[in-house]
Amino acid sequence: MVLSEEHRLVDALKRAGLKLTPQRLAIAEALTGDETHPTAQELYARLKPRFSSMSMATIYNTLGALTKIRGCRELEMGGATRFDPNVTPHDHAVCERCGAIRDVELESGEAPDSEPCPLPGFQVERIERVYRGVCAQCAEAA
Amino acid sequence: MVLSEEHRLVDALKRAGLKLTPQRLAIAEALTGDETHPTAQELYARLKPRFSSMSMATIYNTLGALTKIRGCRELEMGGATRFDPNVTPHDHAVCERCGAIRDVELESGEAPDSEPCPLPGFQVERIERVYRGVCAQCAEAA
DNA sequence: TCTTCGCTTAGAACCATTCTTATTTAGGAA
DNA sequence: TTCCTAAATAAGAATGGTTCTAAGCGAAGA
Ligand SMILES: [Mn+2]
Ligand SMILES: [Mn+2]
Ligand SMILES: [Zn+2]
Ligand SMILES: [Zn+2]
Repeated sequence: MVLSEEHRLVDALKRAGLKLTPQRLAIAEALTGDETHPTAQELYARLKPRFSSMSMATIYNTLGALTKIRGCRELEMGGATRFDPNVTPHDHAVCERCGAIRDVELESGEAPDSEPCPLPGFQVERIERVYRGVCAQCAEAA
Repeated sequence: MVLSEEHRLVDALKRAGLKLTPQRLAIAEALTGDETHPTAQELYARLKPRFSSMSMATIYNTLGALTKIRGCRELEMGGATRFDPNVTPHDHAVCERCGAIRDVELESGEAPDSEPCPLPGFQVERIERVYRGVCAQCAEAA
């Protein structure tokens, strides 16, 4: 399970017929298991030491490719796109104080596409929920 | 009710001690009752004919002021900030095809801040729900 | 090994938003 | 009504995130 998780993104790239370049492998590795929902810039900063010539375009291209093949998903939060390696249906809790974004698992038994008809004729494909508030650490600090 | 709605934003500006400039009144008027969740650019384009010298800065300043005094709310969608004159708690349905954003009223009886504890220690202040799917018009066209 | 098309890079371009500064003006005071 | 001044506007520069472009590079199949 841990091993298969480590290779999930690599396998996805391979299955899609995309080349396994060192940059892509490093980006996939950096994103795998990362629960902080990093931005492109953050991943770039993390990888720059190892790939001093890496370009932002490569970061965006790879993340875009991974998104297209469902290896990750994109979140629009705080004026920037954030990348999430967790592609199972789940929600997010955002701290208004420190900006941290944490995963929130669905209530067990809650179908990912339950929720009653929002608008007549609107076909719901999925629901994104964002809990806004104060995280445990920030609440304690105050 | 219609009249009071027409003046809601103007009253809010007045109560906050902000000056009632022609630009602000026009922006408030343009936003009032607008259910399309327009961007700053869209409002600018709509007002440019009447105020040929209006600056984007004025649009952003006014919308920022209105947001601060709870005259409207901001939504982050599709890579741009959208402005919503409806400040009552409600959700949104976004069409993946045409990008239209429609209001979705809360289920009657659904407290705006119900929903069980998402994370231990996280204090939920509000929940934002986005229904993603295909709107009635786009579904029919296909 | 060779070849080729996909990939990476650097930097320009683009777009939304914010900032800066000079000028104008709303609205209270006289 | 006129005057005064803090607040607001306009123009454009600056910023920050993201995408595009063009030239060289290299992964991987033959
Ligand atoms: Mn997540
Ligand atoms: Mn709305
Ligand atoms: Zn926090
Ligand atoms: Zn549609």
